[in-house]
Amino acid sequence: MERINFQVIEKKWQDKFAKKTLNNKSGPKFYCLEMFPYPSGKIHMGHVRNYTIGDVIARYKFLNGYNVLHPMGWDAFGLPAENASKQNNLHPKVWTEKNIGTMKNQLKMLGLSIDWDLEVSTCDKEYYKHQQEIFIDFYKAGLVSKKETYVNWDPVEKTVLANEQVINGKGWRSNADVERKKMSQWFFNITKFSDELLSHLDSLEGWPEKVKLMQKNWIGKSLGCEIRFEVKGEKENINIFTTRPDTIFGATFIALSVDHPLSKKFNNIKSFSTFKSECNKTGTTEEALANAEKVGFDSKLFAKHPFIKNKLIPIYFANFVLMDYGSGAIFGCPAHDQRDFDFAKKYNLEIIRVVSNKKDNEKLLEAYTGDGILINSEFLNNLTVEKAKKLIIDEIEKKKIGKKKIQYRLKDWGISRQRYWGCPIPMIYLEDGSVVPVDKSELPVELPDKINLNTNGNPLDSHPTWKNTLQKSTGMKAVRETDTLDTFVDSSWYYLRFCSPKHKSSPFDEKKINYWMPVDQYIGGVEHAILHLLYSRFFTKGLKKCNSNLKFNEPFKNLFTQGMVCHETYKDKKGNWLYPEQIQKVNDKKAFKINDKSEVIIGAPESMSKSKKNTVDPETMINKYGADSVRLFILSDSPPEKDIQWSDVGVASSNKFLQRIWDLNNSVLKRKEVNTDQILESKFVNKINNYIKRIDESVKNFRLNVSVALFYEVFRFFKENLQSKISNKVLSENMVKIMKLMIPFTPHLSYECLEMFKCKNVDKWPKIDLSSISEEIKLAIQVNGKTRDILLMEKDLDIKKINKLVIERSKAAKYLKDKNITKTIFVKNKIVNYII
RNA sequence: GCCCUCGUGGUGAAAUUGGUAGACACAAAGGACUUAAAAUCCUUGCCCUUUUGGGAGUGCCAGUUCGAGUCUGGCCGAGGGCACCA
Repeated sequence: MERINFQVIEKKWQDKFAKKTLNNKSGPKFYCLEMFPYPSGKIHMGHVRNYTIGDVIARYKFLNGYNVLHPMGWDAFGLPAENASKQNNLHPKVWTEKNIGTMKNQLKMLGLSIDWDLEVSTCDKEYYKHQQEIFIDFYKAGLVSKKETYVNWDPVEKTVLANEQVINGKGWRSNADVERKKMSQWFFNITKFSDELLSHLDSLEGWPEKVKLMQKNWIGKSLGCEIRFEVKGEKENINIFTTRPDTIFGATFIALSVDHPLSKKFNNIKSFSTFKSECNKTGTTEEALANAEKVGFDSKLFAKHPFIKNKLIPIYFANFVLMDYGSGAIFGCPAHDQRDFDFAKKYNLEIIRVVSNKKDNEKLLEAYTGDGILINSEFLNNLTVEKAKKLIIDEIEKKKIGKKKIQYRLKDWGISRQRYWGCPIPMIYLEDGSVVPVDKSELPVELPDKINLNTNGNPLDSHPTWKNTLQKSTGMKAVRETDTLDTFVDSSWYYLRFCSPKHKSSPFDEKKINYWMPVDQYIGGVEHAILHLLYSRFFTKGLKKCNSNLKFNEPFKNLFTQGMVCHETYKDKKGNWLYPEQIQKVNDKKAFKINDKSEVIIGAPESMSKSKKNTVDPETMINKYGADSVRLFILSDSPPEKDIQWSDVGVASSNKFLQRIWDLNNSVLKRKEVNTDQILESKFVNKINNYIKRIDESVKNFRLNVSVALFYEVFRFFKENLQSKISNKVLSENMVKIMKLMIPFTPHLSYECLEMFKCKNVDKWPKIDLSSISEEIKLAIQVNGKTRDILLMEKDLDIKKINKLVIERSKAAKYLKDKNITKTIFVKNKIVNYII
């Protein structure tokens, strides 16, 4: 048989795909979007999986008559470009554009149905110009503010670090101890939409429950109340937020953040400022916080208990109280909060039980946080926790010392970055001290081409002239904001730009986005479950606030999160990681190093990463096996939402399968006509249609690994019938149907085969046509619930006929002989169960 | 610590509403073809039995049911999210 020449075939069809879109003007719209990539250099297997899954959906919808939008672009701003630039002495722009060129070619090699006319790159000034417009609109709508906040500060590099760049409390590059530093930063006031971001999750029926739950936890709504405590001998009060107002009678101390307004009185006291700086030295990472001991500073001040006359409770400053949650103050109830308990033990504070756990006489060894009946709590006694909460809030409101309150964990989104390769924040600081947006007619605020990146801190700030400007309307001297926007801003609205990527006058054409939006299917990694998806949802809500003509509330109607691509790991005897191409496998457990034949230790499969050297280059694989084989393999074996293990043997076997399909197509074309048997033909057609139905359902439900398994089955079945008494016409017609089913998976081969069959209406999903002849079914025969035989029979037989068949033909008969059948359970076309 | 998800052969995994467990594939062993190899194809897969056949079996223990991978309760294990969050 002729070998399939995939290089030639794939090139031929890719040229055709380049000139074709998935537009079906008359059909309903379908916006299929995959998360766009960061142009880091080359595509990796994760991209291959993401974009192949997306391509299957886009092509499937197109074949089913939808008007499909399937764009692609580049998340092109970001720090790696600056780092690469310092290393290679290449301008970030040049480096980025080079990578885009490479990766675009690689994506084309995969045979994706991308409409490249819609391509968008976030570092393009035509893109970030509109982003600056949105920023100004948001600013005018009160969704932007500048405020002081704590950041991860690297004292050596003199820059802010993202949380991911802080490893064990140290800067990832400088290895210096990261400090918490207060800095003035620009923020998007995402918390203004806390409630909507939470409640609208319920409308996202097409999102994985897992992702919705993660967002819900992240937003972190908690119900409670605020209570005002008077401080003895001071004018200032302390406001405290609590979710456990029922435990107020167990309150034995108050703890404040070192940044609480009351701390001003202590700033001149040396021991306090030492304490405060110690607190700030603690990093903001989880590890640092978990390891940090709970320590306090006794203020020697006392607060008046709001419900117990003449009772005074001590006030401490404590390192575990955060200024940016609630009001930076808590009341401690040691008996019912573990952290308070630890603190009280350390400083010998009073512990009063107020919720009974039926072991009230035993010594308290840890805080009791469960439910129970209130004790030692005056008018709350004998109430449940829930009822006590209600009553105490009523009392607090009656006494006017506080009120019911909803608190969110969600914080505003800090968007300032002290970096060059990002979108400049379009704000200017005027001579007279005011801070105003750049006039819209002056946009874009462009990045300067010439830049020295080897500066301490922000390169734009060190630029000799860039930041000096004038306000257009007044001619007043001004200084530009030199921070750039977090790159998550770039990706928060790109899906809108794709609807009208060349629109000049505004970020998007209203008509276009109201037609295409929301995205019908969004596909990407679960690692974006919170940040990117939450930010995008915020942007949609923000834009809607600025422009009431927008007709959608949420950007992504259906979300699919695909799993990662994993690969075995290899190490030599010294423990150094090895690339797959450096080793030779003997069998599953044994391998050796190619250059010196030394032993190699095979490790567990882990997600592909450069540091573990367990990566496989997609382009190499495409060149070796062809894009269709790579696509087919990445969809086989594992369900798309789960991790998949890459294996070269696996892709090779996909390749062999495609070769068999190719051979089979050729065999059908060259087949000599035979005498036909009508019944056999009908059965054949029926079975093929049954497969079409199952494949259609599996694609619809994202069970693409099952689709692939069904392809194996249907081709095996087809091959078995190649010599049967079935006409060439019927065989050809059905082969065409199967090849159409495969278009979304292996577009090159499918279109090539369809062309060989001179198929018209290529881009039409086959109709399911279950012919009238009844199919044979398998019926399970059970006795007392145990399957004793399986009988092949006509469909839809009644129980009487089946009883007869069982006695005559089945192996179950011997179990029923001379037995009294007390009950018969019969499920049509499935099972019959005799109870004896 | 809190919340969520998942446990099926040597491996990745299938299994509409509870109704044939292990489809499909990888790996392995044996065999066919071949002078040989590659490629291709076939068979096998836990326990007992020479075979026919029978038994056990979806992490463990119980329960509901004619019937449980699927439903309920408890336990064990793995993965993920959140966390000085008041």
